[in-house]
Formats: sequence, C-alpha cells, structure tokens
Amino acid sequence: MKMMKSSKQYVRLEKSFYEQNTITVAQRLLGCILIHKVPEGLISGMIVETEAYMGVDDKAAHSYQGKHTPRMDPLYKRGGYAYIYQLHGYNYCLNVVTEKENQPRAVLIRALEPIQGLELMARRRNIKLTADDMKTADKISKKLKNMTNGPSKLCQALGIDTSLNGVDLLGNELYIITGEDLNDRMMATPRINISYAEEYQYEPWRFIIKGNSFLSRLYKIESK
DNA sequence: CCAACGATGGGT
DNA sequence: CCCATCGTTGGA
Repeated sequence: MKMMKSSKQYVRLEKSFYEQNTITVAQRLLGCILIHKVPEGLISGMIVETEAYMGVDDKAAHSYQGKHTPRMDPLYKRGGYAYIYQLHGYNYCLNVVTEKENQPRAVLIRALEPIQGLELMARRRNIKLTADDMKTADKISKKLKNMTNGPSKLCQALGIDTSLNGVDLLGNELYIITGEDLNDRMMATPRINISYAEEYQYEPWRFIIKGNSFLSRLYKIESK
C-alpha cells in the first residue's frame, strides 16, 4: 500500500480536469486517489486501472448513438459528476463523467490500490484480514488484492451504490485528489468484457499502471 | 404489463 | 466455460 507522504501536496481534481478529453482524463486519473467520506471516516484508494467510454461514437458505451434513459442523466451533464449503475442485480460500477454538457462520455474506474479505511473495506467485502495480510513489505496478500481489484469490488469496498448516481465529484462526499505521477508506468490495452462492441472492442482505451498488484483479475499477466 | 438483458464476479 | 440475480429498459 502507498502511504500518504506528508511532504506532498494533494489537490482536489476540479471541473477543468474532468472537462478535458476523455482519453486524457482516463490516463491522468491513474495514480489519483478516490475518496468516499462515510460516517465512520474516509475510505480511499489509488486508481490503478481505468477505461474510456467515448459516448455517441462508441459501440461499447451506454450512450452509443445518443441513447439517453433516465438513469443515464448524469452522463449528459458536464464533466465531474458520478455516473453509477447497477449490473446483474448485485454489482455496481462507478464512472467519472467527462467533457462538456451533452457530450455523454465517461471513464470507468476499474481497480484501486487501497489506502485508507482497510477495516471498513474488509467489512463491506466480507473479507477477514489477519495481521499477516497487513504486512506489505514483501508480498501483498491475496485477500488484500481481492479488496478492490475490479470495478464492482471497489464499489462494494468503498460503499458506492446507485444512491450516489449523479453526485457531484466537486463536492465533499465522493471526490478525487491528485496522487502520484505514474505516467511513465502507464500502459494502454483493449477494454474488458465488451465483445458485443464489434470493432470497438479492440480500441486501446483501457489504461493501467503496469506492474501494479491490484489490477483486475483477467489481466494479471500485465503485472510483469 | 412483462420478458430480455447486462461496462461483473465467482466458481469449474 | 457457465451462471446467479434484479433493476432498467423498451416493446406489446
């Protein structure tokens, strides 16, 4: 786990960040820290895997060809809102809305490296952490990795569900701050589980921090 | 009204 | 590979 260095300035991401091109946002979110403020305290993690969904032009996007249903309203707002939807009855996915109003593009947050609120995460994920699991000097335990290494796992760990759909990331409940500059470790790959998207399934719009231990399970091979 | 479906995760 | 499980969606 990365420890917060007190010497470093952590700055909240603002409107101008989210209003950039979606690919740029997806790349620059790597290394940033997602924070959910809950009554018990802060739960946070460093973003290590993202995917860009390019809106009306992208066959993998919910908003392909301008599709717009009530639950997608946040997607059509200006950059900086959360778009959260439920999947298969019991999973949630968190997206960061990008670009200008009526440009329905977003970045899916696919994996985090835990930072704060380990006990709260473990409770929400039904994972029992032992003292050994907390020793991170050499090897990171399997249970620790399993906390936030997938888009729905991280939502469960941070307590994110559709009650937060449409929340403004410029507010104080759910927000993102600058973290480490890890762009030299960035790698692009095709996106996951979108075979229905025909030729768009091959677009290299997934971004990872190469070698990070918390990438989603299908692509551990990339941690070399 | 109602049936089909899914930007997942877990197990085989 | 298979499939659980339920809110959203869109077509009767």
